[in-house]
Amino acid sequence: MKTRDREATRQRLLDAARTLFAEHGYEQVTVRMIATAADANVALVARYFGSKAELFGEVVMGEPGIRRVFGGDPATLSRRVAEYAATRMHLEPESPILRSLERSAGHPEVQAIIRERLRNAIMEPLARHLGGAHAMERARLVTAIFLGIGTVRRMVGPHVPSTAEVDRLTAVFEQALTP
Amino acid sequence: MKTRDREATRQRLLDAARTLFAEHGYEQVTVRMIATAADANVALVARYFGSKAELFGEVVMGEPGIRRVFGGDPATLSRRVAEYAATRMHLEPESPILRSLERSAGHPEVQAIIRERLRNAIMEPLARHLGGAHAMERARLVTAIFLGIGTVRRMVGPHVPSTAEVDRLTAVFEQALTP
DNA sequence: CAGCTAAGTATACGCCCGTTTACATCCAGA
DNA sequence: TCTGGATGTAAACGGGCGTATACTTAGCTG
Repeated sequence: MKTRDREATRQRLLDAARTLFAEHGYEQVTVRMIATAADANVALVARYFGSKAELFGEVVMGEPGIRRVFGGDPATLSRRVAEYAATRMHLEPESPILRSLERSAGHPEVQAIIRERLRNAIMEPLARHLGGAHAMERARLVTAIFLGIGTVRRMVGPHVPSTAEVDRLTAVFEQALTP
Repeated sequence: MKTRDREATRQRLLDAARTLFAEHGYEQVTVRMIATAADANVALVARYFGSKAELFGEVVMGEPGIRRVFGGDPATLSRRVAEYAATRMHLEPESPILRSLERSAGHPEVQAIIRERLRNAIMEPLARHLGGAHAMERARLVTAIFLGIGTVRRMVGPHVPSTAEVDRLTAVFEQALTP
């Protein structure tokens, strides 16, 4: 028998929600799916998180930022960003936060959460790391290209980029990052 | 009294659907909203189009391509594309097809329609117009940047680009368009 | 070991969705 | 003018959703 442990159950729900939201987006995931995946009862979602939207908020807020990719030596940033973006052409993004965000936009009840998180956890840190003139505008543009690549992959299917394409992408990001 | 005219009613439904889908995306629009906006009865959506998904398909298929922007002299294409993209930073895209597509992705029942339309009405014509090596890859990248900019505008709000930003965007598209 | 509290469960509620059905109304052709 | 098929309407159906409620049960505490 499963032992009763509020914290553990809460965590299972959170983990299941993170996975599912990332994979299918906010609206496609039902609280019943989450509960089943977490091997918990549906009512516990409401009990522990208040509502589905709040659970989503907690998932998204709990994700680490994207420092791992965007951090590091600014000199080679374009190339690293380009390579990371290139993998986005044929693979789901590693970062659950990006997945969740790009798949859940447009839903009124979580739009505010998404907006806040995209600004505070991605664009703002990136802008700070970039520095220089128009840092925020550049960060915004880089973010846009990232999300767009993900959208296109999702829409028309994966695409394995050639070396030449990664080069082109690098050049694109260099231009996007130019102050 | 409203005269009975199957074609006219069908057209009103189609127009209402086009507007609403473009504005709110597939899932946010209900058939009741469409019927009300068209001043018609809900049941007629099913009667005239079969289903909501098929109505969406007809809307998207009926949209003109994006030749108006992407057509014209290839020499100045980057600049024109950049300027068009720049307006996307603070304005809804003029093209209803792009609006509908970028707002309705991820819904299983219309994914196939979207995929087909994005390929055949946007990326393919653009690739043909671009010509040169890796035309499809370049078209894909340009499309991605377009969609990404729209996504970011929708997520974090509109942003009026400066002249310098349009220049940067131009440079970005030049790189994206480079064979 | 009894009992109470916290954890978990089963179920139902109310809502909105897309779709279907049964019916009302209009109007062209006889 | 009568009538039957086309057009439009109202209402309901069935299902899924998020959420709320009443209940059961496990496990600690005295």
